[in-house]
Amino acid sequence: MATSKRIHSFKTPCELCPLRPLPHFREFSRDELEFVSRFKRGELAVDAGSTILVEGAHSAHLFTVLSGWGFRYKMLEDGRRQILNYIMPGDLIGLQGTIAGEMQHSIEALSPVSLCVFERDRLMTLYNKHPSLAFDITWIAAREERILDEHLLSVGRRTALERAAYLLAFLFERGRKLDLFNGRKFIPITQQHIADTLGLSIVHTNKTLRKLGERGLIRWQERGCEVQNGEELMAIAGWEGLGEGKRPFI
Amino acid sequence: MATSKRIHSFKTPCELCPLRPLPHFREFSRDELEFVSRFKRGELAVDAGSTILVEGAHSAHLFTVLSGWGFRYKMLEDGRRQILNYIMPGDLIGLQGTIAGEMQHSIEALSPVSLCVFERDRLMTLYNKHPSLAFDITWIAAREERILDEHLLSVGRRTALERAAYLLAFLFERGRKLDLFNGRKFIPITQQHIADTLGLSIVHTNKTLRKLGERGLIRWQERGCEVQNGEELMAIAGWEGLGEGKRPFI
DNA sequence: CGACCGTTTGAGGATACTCAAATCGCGTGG
DNA sequence: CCACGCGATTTGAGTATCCTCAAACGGTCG
Repeated sequence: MATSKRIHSFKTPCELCPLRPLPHFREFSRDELEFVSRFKRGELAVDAGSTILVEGAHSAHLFTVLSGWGFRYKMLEDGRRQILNYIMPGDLIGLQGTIAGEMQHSIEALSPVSLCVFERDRLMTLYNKHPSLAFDITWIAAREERILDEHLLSVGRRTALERAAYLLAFLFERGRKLDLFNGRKFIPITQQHIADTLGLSIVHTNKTLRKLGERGLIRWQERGCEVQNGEELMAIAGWEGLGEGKRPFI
Repeated sequence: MATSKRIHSFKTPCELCPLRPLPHFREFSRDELEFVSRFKRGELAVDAGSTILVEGAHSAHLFTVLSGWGFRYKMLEDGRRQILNYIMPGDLIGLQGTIAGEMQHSIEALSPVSLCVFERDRLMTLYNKHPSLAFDITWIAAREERILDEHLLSVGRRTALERAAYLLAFLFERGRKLDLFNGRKFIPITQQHIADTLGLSIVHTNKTLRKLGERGLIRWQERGCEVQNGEELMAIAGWEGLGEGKRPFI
């Protein structure tokens, strides 16, 4: 497999973090920023397709996504895979390992991904010294929960067409808020990923995406999807959007 | 509707909390217990079938379930309902309202439910003064996330029979750890609830449960299910269980 | 007794699945 | 340069799962 991991001790200083200036994120006090900067241990860069964390692993680290796309998933013994959610810049990963002892899901990169690395051991000092950051972590966990609620609603109760529309609208909105689209509104994802997210077969997923394409809402390309009408996708799904104000990240 | 809510200012003192002695929960220091006791504002008792929280509501309170069964759900505009998870003693509810401003799901009681009431405003002092409790809240949120991961895997990738087996094993295990079964291992739930949890129609759910009954794994009764072989249910679903050690609650 | 809720059953049909094969683009090795 | 393999997408055919519609049954409650 052509995957590789590279740990840089080189640190993008948190004061120069490319994410913080985005209007999507809340501003941090100098005090908070300074703590996070010391909390950060290094950076990790992985190639597209490589596994960032494996179910069952005991990782000593927490990560915040700096750039790139990826996804969380679980598998059944016979290989059936369910994608749980997608990771994008600002997302905290590895928290599960803190409460369960080991990871309960795996994480894989869809594109080249870079991550900030934190020492799990020092999480308690964050809770002791910086209640506002502690609250942020709870906030982040609760946000993930909320997204999972929506996915569950989708997989459980929406039709195939609605599900596909919902998922693409969801990914599109998240990408848009993070300013991930430079002109081309391209989501780096495979139809197999869509299928494994929506609980559908790849064949049926293909036929469903084709319908969205015929309506001019998306255009499928090799290894990805270009969204052409996010609002109509939301309308089909009956989805209101994430509707957040600013959100924190560590 | 024959629903009612009663707020008692009467407080079961947290020092005499009937849940804390259970081996399922972690022990609390005197200090923590004292704070929680002051944090608690009263108790709320609701009848079976009544709505505890409604999607869109701005509640000023957080709750911990003291006794009884209930469920969280979301609905689509046309009435399709997805049950997201079940609430049982020790569960914290209403946290979503803290981060999103308003509730993103509704909560309904399956049996008579009693709840400890907390003031949301004072949550920040918890974070400021009691880092260990703050961490517990994160822990609780991460646990909920983990359960949702499992449900999503189930609804997305398991067959109808596997889904039903998983759900009943899940509810059975949770109830067992909370010592909720006095001899009769009875889960107070309707086939419609099962259907809305598993993403199936009521008809198909009925036929699926019937198969589990024929195998002697469960016995269905009016408004509930008696589990007769939890281990075999887990085996059918390929589910390992929640496998937690002790868990905290507020 | 009658209304109502939850459960059960049957029939027919829609949705989504599996199997199979063809196409396409891309990178690799000859 | 070309053949080849590989992964992703596409299409068709036949089938299984699951759905809707409809109706009946049983228990509870007023």
